[in-house]
Amino acid sequence: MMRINKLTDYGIVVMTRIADMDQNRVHTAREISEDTRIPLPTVTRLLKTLSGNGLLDSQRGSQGGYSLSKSSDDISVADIIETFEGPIALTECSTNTCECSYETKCSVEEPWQKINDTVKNALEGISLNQMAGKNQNEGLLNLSMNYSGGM
Amino acid sequence: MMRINKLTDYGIVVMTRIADMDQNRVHTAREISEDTRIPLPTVTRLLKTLSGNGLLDSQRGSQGGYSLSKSSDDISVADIIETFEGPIALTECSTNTCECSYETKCSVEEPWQKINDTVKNALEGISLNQMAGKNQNEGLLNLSMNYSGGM
DNA sequence: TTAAATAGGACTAATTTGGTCCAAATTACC
DNA sequence: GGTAATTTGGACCAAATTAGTCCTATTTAA
Repeated sequence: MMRINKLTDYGIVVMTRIADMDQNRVHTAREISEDTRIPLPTVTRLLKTLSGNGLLDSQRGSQGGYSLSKSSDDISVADIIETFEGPIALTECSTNTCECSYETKCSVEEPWQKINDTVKNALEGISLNQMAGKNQNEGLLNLSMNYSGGM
Repeated sequence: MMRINKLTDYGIVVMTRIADMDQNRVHTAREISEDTRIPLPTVTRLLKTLSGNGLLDSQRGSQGGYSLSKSSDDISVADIIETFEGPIALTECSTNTCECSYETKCSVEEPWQKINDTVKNALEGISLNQMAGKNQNEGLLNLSMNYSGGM
């Protein structure tokens, strides 16, 4: 259904939650898990990925935890998605490793490039700050539903 | 990797190919399979889905086949994607069946709606005609590559 | 020294996707 | 009327991806 992965979605929830919290201290995986109601092992993994890719700063040891590496204005939804899913590319064709056909340039490549840029720009235009907004919420996205697509 | 499904991609290839062909006759699954080099059983399935959703007209029996149900100017990439993947919705949250949290409206819902509309508009803005273009090509997208994302 | 954290990676289960195949229905043509 | 060429509908299995958990090592404050 051209949907982002569940873990990516969780990642956005987690980042949004952190952006909503006190910026003057770090937050532990346990705290975030309890806030978002996402299971601790999963949150742990999300936070590791996010900090590994530089979106979060981490502090080890007792009293350690995670915090935003920069202002929530400077973190985009695209940043988070790319952290979990790699470069935004709707088709293989949109990447530089495209191996279309036998020709040097297939005809669908150009429009796909355009489509892809549009989508990418849209996602880069939304900051974490916008996601967080003013209203505090539970932050849990229930993704367990099963939607059946058109096939 | 937030990528559309392979079959969807194939579907776009198939539609593009049909748009490139003679509009005054129908085209069989076999013919399209040979043109695109996508295996016949798969092409068969793609065509069934496309005609079932009204993007193609079908004619049964001997001398039967498929043809565009309307002008390639009036068919968008979004139409094709939705045929295979259902409504364009990057997250569960973007659908009407969203079951976020316990509240009537969670804070991330609105920005997601915006993101989603942007993506949808981008895809609706590209017609099949634009995809087809003038240049005839083999039409085969090689999607077999294995790209590993950020996790 | 100990308790509280993160870091890294391995592993398994669940889900989705891709691909194939078969039997039925329809239609043109001889 | 029969036959061959098609689409239609659905079932089925294999492969790939994703989600989720767990274990051990490392770091750090008190």
